[in-house]
Amino acid sequence: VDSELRDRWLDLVQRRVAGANMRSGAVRLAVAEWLARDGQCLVTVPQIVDGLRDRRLGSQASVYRVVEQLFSLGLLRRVAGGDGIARYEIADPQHHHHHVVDEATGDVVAFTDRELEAAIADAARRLGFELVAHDVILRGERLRVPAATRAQDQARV
Amino acid sequence: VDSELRDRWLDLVQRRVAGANMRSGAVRLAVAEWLARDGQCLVTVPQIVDGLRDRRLGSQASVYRVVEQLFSLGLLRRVAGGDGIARYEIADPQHHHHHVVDEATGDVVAFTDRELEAAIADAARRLGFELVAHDVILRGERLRVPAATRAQDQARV
DNA sequence: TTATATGCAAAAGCTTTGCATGGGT
DNA sequence: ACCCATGCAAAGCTTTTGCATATAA
Repeated sequence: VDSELRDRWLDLVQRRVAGANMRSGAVRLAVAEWLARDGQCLVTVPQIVDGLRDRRLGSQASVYRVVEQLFSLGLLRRVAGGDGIARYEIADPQHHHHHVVDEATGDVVAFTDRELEAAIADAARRLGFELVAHDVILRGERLRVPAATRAQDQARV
Repeated sequence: VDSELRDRWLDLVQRRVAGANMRSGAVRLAVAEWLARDGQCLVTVPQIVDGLRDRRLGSQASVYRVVEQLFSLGLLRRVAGGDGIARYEIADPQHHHHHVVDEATGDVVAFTDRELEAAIADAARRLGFELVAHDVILRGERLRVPAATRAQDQARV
């Protein structure tokens, strides 16, 4: 858990919620806190509901509503896993990251890569699009001896 | 509709199905033919079911089963649309393509880009993964005057 | 004949919605 | 007071599964 990111994101949530004439609410706060801690990479709404079950708050309906609100405010990224279930993660304005899925184990590794970002920006420019978001998912199998790892940031999730 | 791709893919389906000790079936044939024509870019299973409704064949269950079979045989790509609904398109062994979604209109444009492919291959190598698949979705808004379009292949879908 | 393919119907899981209640400002 | 936030329950939609029947080989 990246505690710096967590705190930065919670601050952002507070500011954006305040700036959208929404009132503070117990469920939204609980969902935001849970996501700041456990939603740094690809969680489903049912997982959030489970995570809040012990607190005796956060009905299914409210959690879906809160997640939709946070997404609309640009505070969450929604990346579909390919299995027909929507997955969310907190959106960090300072860092993009993408995902590589180990087909053998199902493990998800998050990574950032400057060259990939540049290639995406170039492609969008060539296509005549102003880019507002982009998702990349790689699928493969982990090699025994990785080539020299130059990706800037790499973390098992 | 790319009729060359359509025929090439239908041939491939026939060969792979034959090579997997599966028997020929009316629904699988109808689904494959529909996909070869209308599934060159991102369709959902309910759309396939609708498309076959007039033929009086292709129950929901059978279509889901056939699509899963084709996917398992590597004949379909499954790309999540971000909304929690699985989308499929025929997998062409000769060409990858990716998608850019116009956030303003919802239009999907398919494109291929050699530099992007190279950047993805590089990133996978650095991460120590042998790549078996990759999905890229860009989201943005179309500019009035596109910069010189250098993407190799570009088609509205 | 035998395993696969299909249809029907029900069930399971994710997501949304209507309505009444609770709570922030 | 007003109106947003929440819970509950029901409904909607996508997807899976059980079981009986039909069909290819």
